[in-house]
Amino acid sequence: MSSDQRRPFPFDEFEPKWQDQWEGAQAFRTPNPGDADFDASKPKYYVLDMFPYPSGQGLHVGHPEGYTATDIIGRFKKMSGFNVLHPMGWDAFGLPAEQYAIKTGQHPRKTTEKNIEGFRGQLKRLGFAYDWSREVNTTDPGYFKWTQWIFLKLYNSYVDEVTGKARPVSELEAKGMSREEIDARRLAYVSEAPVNWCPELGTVLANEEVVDGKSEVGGFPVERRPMRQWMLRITAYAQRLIDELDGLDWPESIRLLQRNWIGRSEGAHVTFKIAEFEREVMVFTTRPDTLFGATYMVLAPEHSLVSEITTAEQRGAVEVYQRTVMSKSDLERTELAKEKSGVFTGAYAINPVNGERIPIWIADYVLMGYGTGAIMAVPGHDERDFEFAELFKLPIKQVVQPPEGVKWQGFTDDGVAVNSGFLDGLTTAEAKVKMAAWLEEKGLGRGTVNYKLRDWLFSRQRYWGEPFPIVWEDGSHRAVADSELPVVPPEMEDFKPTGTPEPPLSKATDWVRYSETARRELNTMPQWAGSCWYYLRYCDAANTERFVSEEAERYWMGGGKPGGVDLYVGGTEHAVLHLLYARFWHKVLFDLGFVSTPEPFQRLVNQGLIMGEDGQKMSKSRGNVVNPDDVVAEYGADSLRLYEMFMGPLEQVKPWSMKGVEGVHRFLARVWRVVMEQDQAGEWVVSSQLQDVAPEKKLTKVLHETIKKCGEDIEKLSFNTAISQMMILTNALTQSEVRPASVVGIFLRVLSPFAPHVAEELNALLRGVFPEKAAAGFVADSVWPVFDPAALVEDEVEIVFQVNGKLRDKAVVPVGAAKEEVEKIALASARVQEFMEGKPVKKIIVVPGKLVNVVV
RNA sequence: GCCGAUGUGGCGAAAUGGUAAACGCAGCAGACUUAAAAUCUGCCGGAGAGCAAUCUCCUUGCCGGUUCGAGUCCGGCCAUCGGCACCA
Repeated sequence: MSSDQRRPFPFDEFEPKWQDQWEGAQAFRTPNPGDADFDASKPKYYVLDMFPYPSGQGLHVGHPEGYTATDIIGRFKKMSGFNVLHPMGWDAFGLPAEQYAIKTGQHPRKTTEKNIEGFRGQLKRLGFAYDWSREVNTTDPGYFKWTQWIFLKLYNSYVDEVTGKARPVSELEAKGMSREEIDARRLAYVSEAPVNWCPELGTVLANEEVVDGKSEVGGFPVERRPMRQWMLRITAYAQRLIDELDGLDWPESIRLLQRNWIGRSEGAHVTFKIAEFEREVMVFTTRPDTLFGATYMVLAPEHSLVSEITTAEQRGAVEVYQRTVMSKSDLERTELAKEKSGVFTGAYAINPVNGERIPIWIADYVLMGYGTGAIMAVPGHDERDFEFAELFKLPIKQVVQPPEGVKWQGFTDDGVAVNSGFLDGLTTAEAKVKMAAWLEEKGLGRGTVNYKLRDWLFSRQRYWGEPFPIVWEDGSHRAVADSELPVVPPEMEDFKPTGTPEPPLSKATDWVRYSETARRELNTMPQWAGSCWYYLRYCDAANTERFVSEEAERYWMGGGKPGGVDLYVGGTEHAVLHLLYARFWHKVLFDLGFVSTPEPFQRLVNQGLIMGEDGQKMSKSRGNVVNPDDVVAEYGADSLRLYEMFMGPLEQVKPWSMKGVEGVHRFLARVWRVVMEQDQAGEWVVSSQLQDVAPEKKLTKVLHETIKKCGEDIEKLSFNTAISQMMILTNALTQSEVRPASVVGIFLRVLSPFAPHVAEELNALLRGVFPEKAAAGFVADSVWPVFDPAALVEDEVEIVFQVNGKLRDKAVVPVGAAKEEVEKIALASARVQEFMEGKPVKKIIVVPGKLVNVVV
């Protein structure tokens, strides 16, 4: 069946053949600085794919979309004289791997190895020009040794307030700071705060992993509960993570996503005294100008002051409310809670601007994790406060005058201050400044900046992850020595979650016992840890002495731009997860002098999702999933690659079409038949139409247009239009009686980044008959052709004649004809005369080589 | 609610402010064939006029503006998709 005569060209024979030859010749091995065959005179180009999580399902058609795009770029850059780094690896730790292992009753190492083998085989079958000698696997002890090492860099660093840069904590020790003070400043620290606990998954999750109150993986409910967890102080980098986006070539949408996630807002801290108590409470507000309108205060139910200030009469109600809130999941507390709720504490605060006593309430619409967990409520000019005040009949006061005809109740935009003492008459912007100054002067508050971004919850109660290189003794933690890395997880028969917050590693009692008095940390790192730095490891994947050698890092990640990787292609789903985490780690390593750029990824491109043939998202339940293996078996790897690039713009969401695959497959068959024909016996032989002749001018022009357009379009990642142009050239060749071998030879080089197998095969066959006209070795090693601008110039051009902007006539004139000359021809045109209707000419616009527009 | 992206033939799409629909899919017709498939060639947005070649008008989600000229630039609206969402 596979050698069926009907197959329009024998891709199933030559595709695996060339894959073997590339591998045998190590055609895509990239030498590193210091290697004997390294050519330092060439510029570098680092093109990176988001490495896959090797699931049991195998590749889906979304993977080859981005991978083909980077492969085309990488092959093109190689042919254009660059040292190209284009590696691949496996993001293999994490929840899904462990769940799959539990489900199939195998050890995750076994299933992971099997899945990786499957993925690697599938990728090789697509002919990607990866340097497989640099393959990385996040679950390999040789790899995660360095993940743990970087964690210890975080653990042993703090952010200097003056410079905003990470420094070793040894500097704090030198200053004589206490152990507690130092622990409170580490970039990796232990916290007891309430965290996202997912009972179903048996682990805690980061904020970024919780969507609508449910776990991103599996969609299980998530609750808040206080637990002792490792946190990474990403908030210390909030401002730099916003500011340093500016130097990057990233899609504006992704930069906005990150900015919004970090959520900077400017405002002020204001201190309120609590009546009858020697206590104060600080609130954060973005509207200090409305302080005169604060008629009550709300604390988060978890706020530490609540129990202290609640009066005896209110205590019962307050405690009931606190318990209800505690038991609610995030989903219930946000998504489902349309109605405001809350309880009066019985206590009062003093508004510092006017001395008014305002009641203190607790309500779950105030979140403990943002600002200070306490707000001044200005119901006149805040929607939420307004709704709450209406419900509980609290006073609502106007302090901002809206524009004419707009109701002031609930008006939240900028206006003019009223009923606000010394602020009256000022615009909102002016009033904010004046109030902040007033507060500062009186020692009651000051202007401040707040971020929505929270610190990164970094520990998981799972088996299949990097163990922390930390031990505990006498209630305090310390790092293990670098020489003890990697800390390898223990061999365990039973690695299932315990169903409680107790991590599964607790069951490995021998492993846990570090010494007579010390115990190992039982948590593991989240999946994101390994992907935070894998792009660095590729630069020097086999190094056992260092996470990456200085020389290799400088060469591949350097280059004078803020970001080191020249092009990074992947899905948009990592916008606030991996892409934020990796930037954070990279900045820490940069501050500490371990990497040479402040940002990891210079140019980022998100490929669009591929939908099913029905226009719906591909899913097993819908039955619209396309398996790339089936496509490769029926049409070949080149057809799959080419189709995915021809579907439409890379970044766009687009539906699959099997008919479309057949279309590009037919195109490749046409290319094949440009070079080959069948003899009497039905064997493929080089076509007799191929001849060693000089091409006609017209064909030469199409060829050079193709070289030019394909080169430019590859740089722009506009692969669909590049392929269109190759189709135009192929159609021209098909229609020529005589096909110049030189044209075909050059065309195969242009085609090769897109459809490398058929290009290699045809080049080898061409070489057999016209050795001078074909690339000598692999086409993949040949040089990208240079187009001749002279070949693009025509003797004559068609000029369009318009009357009042409407097309009326055309004429062919010599290139470079004088303006006056062309004008004369246009006016002489009978059709132009007809549409001028004898009216006088007001103006004539001549665009050289394009058109004449007569305005009457 | 806020933010972002996208709206062009039957479909995927293409068009530095200058001939809208390149290229492909589907469809139609012809050639080859006993026949079919494959292949090759031609046609292929809508309305109208003409026997015909051909010609006229309309057409890039909707309304308006700038311009000699707008799918493209500006303003307003509508729809679809994606993200965020009690963040004070």
